[in-house]
Amino acid sequence: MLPLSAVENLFDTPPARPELTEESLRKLLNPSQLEAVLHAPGPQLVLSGAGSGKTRVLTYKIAWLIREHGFRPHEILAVTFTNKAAREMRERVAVLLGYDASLRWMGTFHSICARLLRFHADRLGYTSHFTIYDVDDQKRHVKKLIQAEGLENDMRFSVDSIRRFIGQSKNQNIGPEEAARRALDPYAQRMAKLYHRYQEDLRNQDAMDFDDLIFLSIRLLQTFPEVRQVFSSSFRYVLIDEYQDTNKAQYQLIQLLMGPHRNLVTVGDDDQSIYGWRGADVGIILNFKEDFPEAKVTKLEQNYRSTANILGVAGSVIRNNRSRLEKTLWTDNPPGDKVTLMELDDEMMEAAWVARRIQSDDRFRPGQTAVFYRTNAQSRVMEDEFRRRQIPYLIVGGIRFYERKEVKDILAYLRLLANPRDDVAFLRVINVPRRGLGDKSLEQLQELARTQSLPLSESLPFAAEAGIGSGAVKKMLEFHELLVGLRASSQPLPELIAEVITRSGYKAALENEDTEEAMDRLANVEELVSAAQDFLDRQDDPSTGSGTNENDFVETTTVPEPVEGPESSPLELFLQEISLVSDADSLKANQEAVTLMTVHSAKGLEFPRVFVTGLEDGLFPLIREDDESAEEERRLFYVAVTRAREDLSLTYARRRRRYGGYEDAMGSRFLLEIDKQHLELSGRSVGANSHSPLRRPDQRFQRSATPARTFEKADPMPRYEDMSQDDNGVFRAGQRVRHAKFGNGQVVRIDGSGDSAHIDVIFSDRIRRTLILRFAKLEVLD
DNA sequence: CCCCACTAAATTTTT
DNA sequence: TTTAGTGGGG
Repeated sequence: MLPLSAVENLFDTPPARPELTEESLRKLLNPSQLEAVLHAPGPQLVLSGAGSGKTRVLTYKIAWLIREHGFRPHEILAVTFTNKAAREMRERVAVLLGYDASLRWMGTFHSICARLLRFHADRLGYTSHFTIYDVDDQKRHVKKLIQAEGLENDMRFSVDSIRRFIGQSKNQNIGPEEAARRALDPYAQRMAKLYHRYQEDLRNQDAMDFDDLIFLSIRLLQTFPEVRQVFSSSFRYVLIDEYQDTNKAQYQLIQLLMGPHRNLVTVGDDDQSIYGWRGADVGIILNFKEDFPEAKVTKLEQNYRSTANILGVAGSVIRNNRSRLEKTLWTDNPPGDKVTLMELDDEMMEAAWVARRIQSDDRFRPGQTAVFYRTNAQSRVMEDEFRRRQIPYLIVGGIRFYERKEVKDILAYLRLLANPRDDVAFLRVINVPRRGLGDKSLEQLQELARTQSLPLSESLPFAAEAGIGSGAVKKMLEFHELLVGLRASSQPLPELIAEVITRSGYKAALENEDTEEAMDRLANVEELVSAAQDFLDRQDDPSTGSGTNENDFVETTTVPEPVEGPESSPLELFLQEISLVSDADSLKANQEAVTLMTVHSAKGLEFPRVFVTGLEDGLFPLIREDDESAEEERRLFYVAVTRAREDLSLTYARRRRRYGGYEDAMGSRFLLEIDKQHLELSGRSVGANSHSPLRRPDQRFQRSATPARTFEKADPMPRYEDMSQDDNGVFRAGQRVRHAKFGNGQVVRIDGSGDSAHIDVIFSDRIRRTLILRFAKLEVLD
């Protein structure tokens, strides 16, 4: 990123225009890309196949709009799918322009809406300090609601069904009143009532859930035309990336923000629409031309990413989908190696094969490699194997840092400091660590809060007058003192967090546990302190584009002052940021680690070498009875495959452990659809005889009655000669290892091989233990 | 009020 | 296999 001094160029002659003349664009872009970049003004749809240079087009387009058409950065509204994408695009535009254009309105729908709402929250009955509830907070609150309504025993009103009702309503821009009007039966009426109360409670707590960010933004713009006017007239160009994953509410929001100019650029690929389950509607991209008959449609069909074989696999499968926009992806790239298809006995063999291949194929480094799976649960086996072999890896998704219990606990304290009305946060921490405040006294406190219409944290001082037992009152007052004391602290953010950790007693409680796990959690909690420090550093660093903006002073703007105005404290900004980050956002480019993630989080990424694992019918595609989304699963497969640049392996296991026992499986139906000329059928069986993956696709998972014990007998022959040889991995006598529970130790001997292998270890407590290697999850120390 | 032991359920995918 | 939720004893 450029130093701050580059900004001064704005006043003199603009910096030399790096690669930003029409002539240079001609050299850098293919004809379709060029067309997409140059078209302006007016509505436009860019259908961009996988790996066709979409990001390139978008960044050039934005730079071009600023440089050539004179749009101001703050007049451009650009929606990306992740914060990371926004960050990268911002950086790339800065490089093209030669200075850091402050693209303040570039981000995800959610982050843009959060910012928009902070300006005008008061109109909707919120303060600009409102809290954002994540799914977990939401669940906690719904649970309370169920209790308050006495619906604990009515299965029809489960936490999830209520959440679903509320979420679906919001995604269609249906508020509680309209939901009630639409309700035809008592069940729906009750749901609408719950929705109403939920919404009121959240407002009283000055909190919004994820869906509210979009829903309430729409409300705001619809209810207050003058607000809408301000925004829609100041956003003179609107760009939406990943348009295929837009839902109805987001679509409406776009309409409201767009204004009369109709300068709307949507970029997407219907074949990569994989978020139907969360309300995304492929129909929106398919209908674009009806909404905007005058729209310019450009197809980007040349793939620059993958070898021809990889693309052949992708193409032969996606071809089987019915509802698609006409589009043919092609490439000039060499054919490359054929795609490897590998059948393995079970998920552990699968992991071992992947790991081995990563180690043995030295054309690629671990850091150039990704392993994909359909469900997060599959990561564990892979992780265990990688740990055993000391292959560095990085897991994306699953339990994210900010979702860890201990981290969320401390965050709840912080939220409570920032927003005293955050009851969910209050209930989370009032007795964490244990303060001897149980259900009974808390129930009394909640009753008090209800009758006095006070937030829980503000009713603490009145506990004594509410007939609560004196012991409990004392503890409540102590807790109140704690909050007051922390709020009064004038420490910088990182120190404040450290203070929370100690003064709350959280640290002491963990230290008292004195287990390795507690130490891990303490480390996580303390990591939060450095996260806050990083956050502050980033705020001060102008190159990131957030924070204060360099060239604001050359703009006359109708857009109100940014949220980061005087009234948001660092604490609030910090909380806001982390409530909107996704895991993919924090994915650091680790040079040396294999990346493990779900296919969903792989969207938008690419890797030289890719493994797509767990390709079994029923798992990928994942089947549920009521599921009519087979096409979406196929698109998911397509996304997975098209992440690969040079080397692609597809694996599946004949049996896989699920819950307790094994389940038999067979190759994914998608494998049947692959054009065989692109495949290298690896392994003994594939294509040989009984175990072709290419079998009747109508068989589903069958539950196997086979207990795990007979597993070896069922399959005595190692499939791959080298597999069994080093199946015990790096373990040998004398090796130093670490066990999660027993700590460090030294291997004495190994007994047996494969899944039945036992390992004897003497641990630091001088006790010798025999462990089953397969379950011990030993970590190798060197 | 806290802790332990037992049972039941669980797996999509994420801003 | 793991985890969340419940009930009984301390």
